[in-house]
Amino acid sequence: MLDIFSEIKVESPVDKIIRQIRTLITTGELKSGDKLPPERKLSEKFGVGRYVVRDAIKKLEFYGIVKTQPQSGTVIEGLGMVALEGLISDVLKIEENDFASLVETRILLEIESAGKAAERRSEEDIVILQNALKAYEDKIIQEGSAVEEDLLFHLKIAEASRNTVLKSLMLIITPDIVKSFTKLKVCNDDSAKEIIDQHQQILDHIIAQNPEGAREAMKNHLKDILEFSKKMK
Amino acid sequence: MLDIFSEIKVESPVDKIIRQIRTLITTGELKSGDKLPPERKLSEKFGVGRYVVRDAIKKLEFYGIVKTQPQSGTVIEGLGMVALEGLISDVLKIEENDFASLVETRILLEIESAGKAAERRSEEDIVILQNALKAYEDKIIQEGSAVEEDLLFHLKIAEASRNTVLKSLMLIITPDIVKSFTKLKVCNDDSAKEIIDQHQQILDHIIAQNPEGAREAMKNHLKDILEFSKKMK
DNA sequence: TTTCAATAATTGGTTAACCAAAGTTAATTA
DNA sequence: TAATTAACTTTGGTTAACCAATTATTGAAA
Repeated sequence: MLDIFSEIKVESPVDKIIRQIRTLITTGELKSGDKLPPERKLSEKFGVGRYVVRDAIKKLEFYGIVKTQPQSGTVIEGLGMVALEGLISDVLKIEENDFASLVETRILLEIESAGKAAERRSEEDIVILQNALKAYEDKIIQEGSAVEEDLLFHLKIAEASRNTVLKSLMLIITPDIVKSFTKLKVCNDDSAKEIIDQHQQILDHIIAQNPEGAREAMKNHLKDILEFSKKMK
Repeated sequence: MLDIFSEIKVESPVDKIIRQIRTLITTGELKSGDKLPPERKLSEKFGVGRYVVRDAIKKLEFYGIVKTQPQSGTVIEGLGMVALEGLISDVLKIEENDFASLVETRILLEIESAGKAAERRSEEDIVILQNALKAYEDKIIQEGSAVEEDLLFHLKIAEASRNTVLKSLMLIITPDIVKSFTKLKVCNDDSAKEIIDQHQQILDHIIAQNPEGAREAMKNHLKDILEFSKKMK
């Protein structure tokens, strides 16, 4: 009986503002390099408090669409109007990422990280990675599980890859990975010993500066997770 | 003479708050699942306006560290304390990505996108991609250059890959790519015809559902950019 | 006529007060 | 005694007013 009711659309005021600004840009009234009208004018025009406008602008700035300079104004510096059309609407719901995509992408980034780390690692990186691995072992012995330490080891590999963007992207998806893991209990504890071995192998290849070996070891390490994610379907 | 002066660190109040909250978490006073003190108490404790605290919390929410529920409170739901230690400080300066890393990572994502798109594209995707390619050609004929339309074609490929995370990451780095391109004038116009041909080849492989072909075509397409980025050094 | 300085207006940043919803407590009733 | 409800407190959300820095304007002096 309740089926006759459809979910009401509760579009937040902030999203409304973003949508309106997007419209202004797509219609050509605002183009890259232009200064955005002052916040007061916008709030007046939109019939909403200045705070909400500020919020929307902050969100746009977060994604690099606009840049606001204190006591000066807000300028559009992101994509041109064409790309913006479909972009922001997607950016608004960037969080609804499915688990399969997450794992698939993570594997892609991880393998690349391992390969590049093997090519570019410094002596200092080796020490850092060894410490990270040891921290993981200790935590496992103490508490039996160590999701954060596990991820931390992987992040350190990304760091050793000397690719700042790669590392940034890893950082971005890491929270989602942790969330999925703890929610789905992917890591069953009895495989902890095996994971440590795999980590050690990856590290060995990185130390030996063997990119292909590191990539294969990482691929093997993440294979189980990939299998698991496919079964989730 | 001026060298004796070092740049003053103008740490914004927001960053200060984030740093303090991080400290609270790392020292164990706040752990995952805990409710954050109310904004009023925090602002009082930090000796700063509630607005600034709100701002910091919003930023943390963006990165998925905390989750705020209206009229209820803000809870910590992100990573555990260990990973957080080094995370936020890095996340704060996520934008200082160098061009070489950007290109390297872009190529990685693009090749994967092309391959997956060839595997998973629907009939509808084909139409969308053909339209995107045509829009690019038209813009080239009209104005001689079309950075946005170029990127838009690539984004549509990412969309056809049916990997939401992959697409999200592409969206995240796209603004930086555009910025770098327009700043460095990577695309010299005389190669427009060649680019169209390469795009067409990628599309052909996607239509033919030939992943390896698509990957190779994409790799070839981006090779020039990679060369350029290496010369930048 | 041009240049420069002082002042007025405009800008984003910040604060304090107010609002509605959620949670809590206590009193009243079955 | 237990359950329910009503009032009260606390919560984040929003608005309006205020602040300091910047920019535009205007007028005077060279």
